[in-house]
Amino acid sequence: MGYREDVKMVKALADENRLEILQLLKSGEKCACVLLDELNITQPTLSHHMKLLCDCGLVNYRKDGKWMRYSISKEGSEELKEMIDHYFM
Amino acid sequence: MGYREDVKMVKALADENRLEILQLLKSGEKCACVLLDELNITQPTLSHHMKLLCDCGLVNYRKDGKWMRYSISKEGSEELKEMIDHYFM
DNA sequence: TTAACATATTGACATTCATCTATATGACTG
DNA sequence: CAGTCATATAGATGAATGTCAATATGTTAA
Repeated sequence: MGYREDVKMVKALADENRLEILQLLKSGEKCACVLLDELNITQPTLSHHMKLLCDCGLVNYRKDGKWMRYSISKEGSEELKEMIDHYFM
Repeated sequence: MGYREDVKMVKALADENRLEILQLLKSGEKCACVLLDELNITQPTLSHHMKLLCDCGLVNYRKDGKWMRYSISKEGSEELKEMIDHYFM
């Protein structure tokens, strides 16, 4: 079977900075600049991480003027939980 | 905080072959040689994957004569689910 | 329209990782 | 004990990945 989509989502979690980003988003939608302030990475690196988190469906993005606002995707996190349940019933 | 342990467990999931191994272990304890038959990888590669899965606590191992028998760890999978719940409450 | 700000993209680089071949270790069997 | 089988380890290699500096794109404000 194809595990590619599952791997894509799990790989998006497999990085310390991305876990910290998710932790920061737990308290609600945040602008990229706020995330950047909290993390010890450069702006391009943050942009790269956000792309991975959004592409797999775990994070939603919303363009608001010149700001990008990110939030945890309800659908994405449900999908992740169902996937985990599938492997560890 | 330290995301290292969380990352270790998630990284163990972040590979197609390891997901397939977990899928195979869903039906119960299996010998390494059985897993090897099902996967298109060499024996050393399987050994490498099993080490990662065991080291993070997701899989239990049991030496039985010259065979190694692997099974999904109840404690490990509970820990994983709690971790996911923590990030996606 | 020009300047300043926020984010994305490009390209380079070092590290990590999955994989293999070759070999070692350990256990059963004749 | 010698041979065979199952698994682990070592070392090498190519691909993927996280990171940064430099630059491009797009948006607001003066």
